[in-house]
Amino acid sequence: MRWKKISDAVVRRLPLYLRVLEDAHRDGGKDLMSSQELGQRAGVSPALVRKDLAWFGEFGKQGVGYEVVFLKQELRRILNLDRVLPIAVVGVGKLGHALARYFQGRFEDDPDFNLRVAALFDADEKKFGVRVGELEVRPVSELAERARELGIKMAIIAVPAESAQQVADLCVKADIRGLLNFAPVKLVVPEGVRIANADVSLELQRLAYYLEG
Amino acid sequence: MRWKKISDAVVRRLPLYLRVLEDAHRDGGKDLMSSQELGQRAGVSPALVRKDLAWFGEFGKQGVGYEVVFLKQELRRILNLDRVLPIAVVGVGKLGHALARYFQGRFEDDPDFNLRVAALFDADEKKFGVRVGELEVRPVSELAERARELGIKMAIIAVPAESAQQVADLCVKADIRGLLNFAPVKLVVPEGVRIANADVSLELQRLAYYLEG
DNA sequence: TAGATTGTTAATCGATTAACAATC
DNA sequence: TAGATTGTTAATCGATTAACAATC
Repeated sequence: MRWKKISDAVVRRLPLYLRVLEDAHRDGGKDLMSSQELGQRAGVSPALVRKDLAWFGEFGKQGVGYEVVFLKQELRRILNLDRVLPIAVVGVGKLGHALARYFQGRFEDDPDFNLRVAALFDADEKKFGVRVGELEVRPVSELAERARELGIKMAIIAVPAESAQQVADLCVKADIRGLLNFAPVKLVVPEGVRIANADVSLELQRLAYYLEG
Repeated sequence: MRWKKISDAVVRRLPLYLRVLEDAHRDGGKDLMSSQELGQRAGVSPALVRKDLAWFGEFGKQGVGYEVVFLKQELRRILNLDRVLPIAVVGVGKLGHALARYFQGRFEDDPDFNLRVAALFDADEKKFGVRVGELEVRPVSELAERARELGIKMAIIAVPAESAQQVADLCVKADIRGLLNFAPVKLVVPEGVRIANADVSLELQRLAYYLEG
């Protein structure tokens, strides 16, 4: 499925579709959904929904639409979310702590939510051993070892700007393949490692543009 | 300047350029920067840097480049960041708390950083009066009144998914024009109100696609 | 002046939309 | 069967890149 290069524009809409289907499933009722409705709820045109899905297979039935449960499972499979995905949080300050707790809560609400914070790391020894739910903060020096043990392939970087690149380097060494970066810096990583930036200041600064006044 | 519709693709690069210039200025040395270097540091092609900036005026000198301090000020002006921009945080759970503290710290580090968290709101009366730095959590029912008093035009929504739309509606009533939404829901707002989504789960789910394994 | 780099136009590339035959 | 909606191709739209004259 992955031999043909699928554009990132497409990939970033898949989780959106997945959420719509999950919501529809949870709220019960609908077994079927048309590209029309799926698009409406995801904020995307029906044609684009069909085109996006068609990259991965033929999931619909003409004249009928898409089976909610089936398409949901397919999307989970495509997104590698059909099994538990352990994640590391590096940097357990206020933000890292909040994120760890958020995902713990999210899992309690919905056991099918397969993103799981599985390890916490910090550089500050005063934090070592601090508990967040079931987890204990470990020294960041143990990252590679523990990531290997736990099969961790993604990490959330919630450290200060000054140490973010260092942490990214450690993650790369630990064979982590996806980084969600909250620090306000452009990380440099080798090919094959994906970065998503969650830079709150940048987003607010962008919004500020539209205030005009 | 704003009569010609400038694409969002352009606008979201401006804060990136601004950051590069601020970093360069802080680290001293360079008074001038070429589109080449600016692009390099921002992760954008030099041609695109020039084209983006050209939408707003002629800021460079042929054969020389852009004056760092001058372009920085111009970008701040364009982004409405040349004056303090008060922001509300709605929902002071772990995440809201962390974000409020983050921006307080950011301001202490750099007094020129003009995004300022100026008010905190929550629906839970157990939180009323709780202090975060200089600020006290207020009932969300006071949002409109206080937003008006303080001139707040942007808000960070850090409430549970179930109440996010309600909060967004309140913000709209309070004449807030920009929303940074951390809740995993698609908010519906009238024309003229901008939304930026900071949906951590969605970003991680997108990253998961690239794990292939 | 000679060299460098901007601002801008034309060319290219990629993503979205429109349209419709296939078919459930 | 008739009506509806998919999967897919062609048309459109928009964003990025290439190229270069203008000029510091």
